[in-house]
Amino acid sequence: MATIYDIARAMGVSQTTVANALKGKGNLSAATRERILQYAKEVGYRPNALARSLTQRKTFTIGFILPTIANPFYPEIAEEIERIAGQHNYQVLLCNTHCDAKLGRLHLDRLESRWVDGIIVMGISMDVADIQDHFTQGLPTVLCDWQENESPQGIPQVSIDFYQAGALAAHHLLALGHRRLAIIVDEPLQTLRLEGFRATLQEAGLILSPEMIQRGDSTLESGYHAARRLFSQEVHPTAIFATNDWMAIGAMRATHELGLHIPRDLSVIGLDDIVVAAHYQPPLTTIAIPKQRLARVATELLLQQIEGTHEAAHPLLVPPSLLIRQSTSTPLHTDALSPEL
Amino acid sequence: MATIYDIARAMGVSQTTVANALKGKGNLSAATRERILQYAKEVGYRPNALARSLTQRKTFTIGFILPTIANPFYPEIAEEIERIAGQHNYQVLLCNTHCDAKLGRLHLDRLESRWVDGIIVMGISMDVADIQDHFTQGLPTVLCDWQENESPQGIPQVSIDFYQAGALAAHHLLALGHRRLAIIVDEPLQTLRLEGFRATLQEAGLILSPEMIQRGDSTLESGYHAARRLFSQEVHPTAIFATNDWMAIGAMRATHELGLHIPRDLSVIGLDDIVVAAHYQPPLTTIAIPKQRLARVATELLLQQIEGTHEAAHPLLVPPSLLIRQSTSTPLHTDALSPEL
DNA sequence: TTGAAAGCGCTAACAT
DNA sequence: ATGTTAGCGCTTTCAA
Repeated sequence: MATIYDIARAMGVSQTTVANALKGKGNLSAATRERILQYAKEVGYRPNALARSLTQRKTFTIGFILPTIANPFYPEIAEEIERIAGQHNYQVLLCNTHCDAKLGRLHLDRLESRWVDGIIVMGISMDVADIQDHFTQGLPTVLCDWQENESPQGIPQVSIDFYQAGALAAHHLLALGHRRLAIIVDEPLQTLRLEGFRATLQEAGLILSPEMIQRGDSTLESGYHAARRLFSQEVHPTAIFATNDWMAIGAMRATHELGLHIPRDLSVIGLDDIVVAAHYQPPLTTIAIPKQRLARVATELLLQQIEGTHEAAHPLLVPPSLLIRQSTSTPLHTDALSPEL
Repeated sequence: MATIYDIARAMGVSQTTVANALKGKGNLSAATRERILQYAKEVGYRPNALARSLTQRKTFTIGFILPTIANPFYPEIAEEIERIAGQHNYQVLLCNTHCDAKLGRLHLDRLESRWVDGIIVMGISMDVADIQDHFTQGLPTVLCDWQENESPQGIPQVSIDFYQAGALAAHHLLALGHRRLAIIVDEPLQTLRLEGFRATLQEAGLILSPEMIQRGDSTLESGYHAARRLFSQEVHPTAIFATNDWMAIGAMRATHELGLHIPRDLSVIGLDDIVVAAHYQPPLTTIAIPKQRLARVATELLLQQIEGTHEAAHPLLVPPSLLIRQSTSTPLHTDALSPEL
């Protein structure tokens, strides 16, 4: 692989001249510039990013730390981060921590050793204290979709507005005419969704009674069982908000098994908009998380930090949006009692 | 950030001594070693990977080039590649080409500039000629899951044995007692799957007649329409092999709409084992692609090349496996005519 | 308009 | 057991 020095020697000029010719700067005759450029192309000269980084103290690399890319929530985000970074000539190192603090530290160490220009940390993929350490020592950092109720001071951050997500779900169901609403929620991780939902009902004069709140653990199965519990009670809901799509699908399955029809007998709304949601029967109405948007904001925030054009650091919130499909509709008998099982 | 030189000066010794102390090699008194290690820890010394790479001509970085990580086929693979690479102290640069040859070239250029130790290229994410160029000039390369019928000479390669996948599907359905089999296939991309299927039927004395072969384009919708076409004919199949899960799900949907029950009236088998497959109703029997395995073999093959312990280069094939769920069973009336619609 | 020289942080061959 | 030196490929003063 030819170096600047090689070219200089072959052309009988100095390194400086070659460097200037290559980057189109500096003062030199058009003739020598042409000659050099020509030769450089011939030998397939390719600048050495390592050497450049060493002097420039800049690598055009960012680290993307996340629990695991195998979790379907992340790939779209990863794609968008890589895309935007690429537009600015940055490349992205993929770091799965599997939520192991030690592995997280190892990755962070490696990234520091490589002089990455910054990092984006998603989910609760690693120990905040470690991130804090590095951030304090000057590593540009963005926390993305960090744990709902935990917000480390000082580190720029962008998340989904989950409170509004809950509110949107409630608004949609209320607008359809539902009055007996239930929620399946993964507490205490997803409290904000519950709060947004509850508050919106309250504004409409409705109380979310404790038996209408069922816990799940974000899995399909937990949604299934939560729905069965709801239907085993005296009073049945006419609509269920599951705080993620997997649980919503589980709830739909339970509903089918009981011989009820969705959305005629029960409306179900989820949250996330995973791929399956659109292809399930019936296609699931859901509160969609704008993953691309989240990724874009996070990446831009990081690049701003890196390039020093960073402004305010108060946590940014990206709004979710309602995606109406076919699992919700007006209730059949708004005031009727629950159908017998 | 402290450097070796800084430490040497502070300790009143030479760089060499510090370097030796840090890497636990060379001859030096236990005393000075301790002293140096102690101090290094105090100031939080972290070796500079760039400088090291520059002298060693080794970056412990590999590039992972793929169409897009947003395609659900890749995340699990990416995770496994990163995991194995990590075990060997390598990090992974994520490069989505979106199947744009120009973008692919740009990525490859950047990777070369960074002196990555090698690359893994998946799918048909970029122009083979470009890969060939770099490979020929010494860049360790592995082609993974490359186009079925295209096999660039010389470049180490690992793929799925799709012929066997088709054979497995046929074996399973034959073993259940099916005799009227149909296939929905994305031709000519997936010819191997068709061939494996057809050949196995032939061994059993069955001919796959042209009307039992329906084209799809890998989407759910195309599977749906292909199934409708099959059912609009005189003779109905008792089992369908769709060469990917999305088409299988589309076929199942069409079957439901016609009032037929799966697997009682029709068996359906897919290929891939995407996440949805397990959660559909009924859970889809499928030929599972061992993504982890594929990723592991590819990564190990690359590391062997990099470390020079590379052996034979004939294309490796990873065998798929049959995953029996609930969309296949013995046919109701093996010899009966098709049920009326 | 062009060149010489120092330095980024590290490794390694060769002294002492 | 420790030190000197040169060099990886590039950028960046400062001179000519």
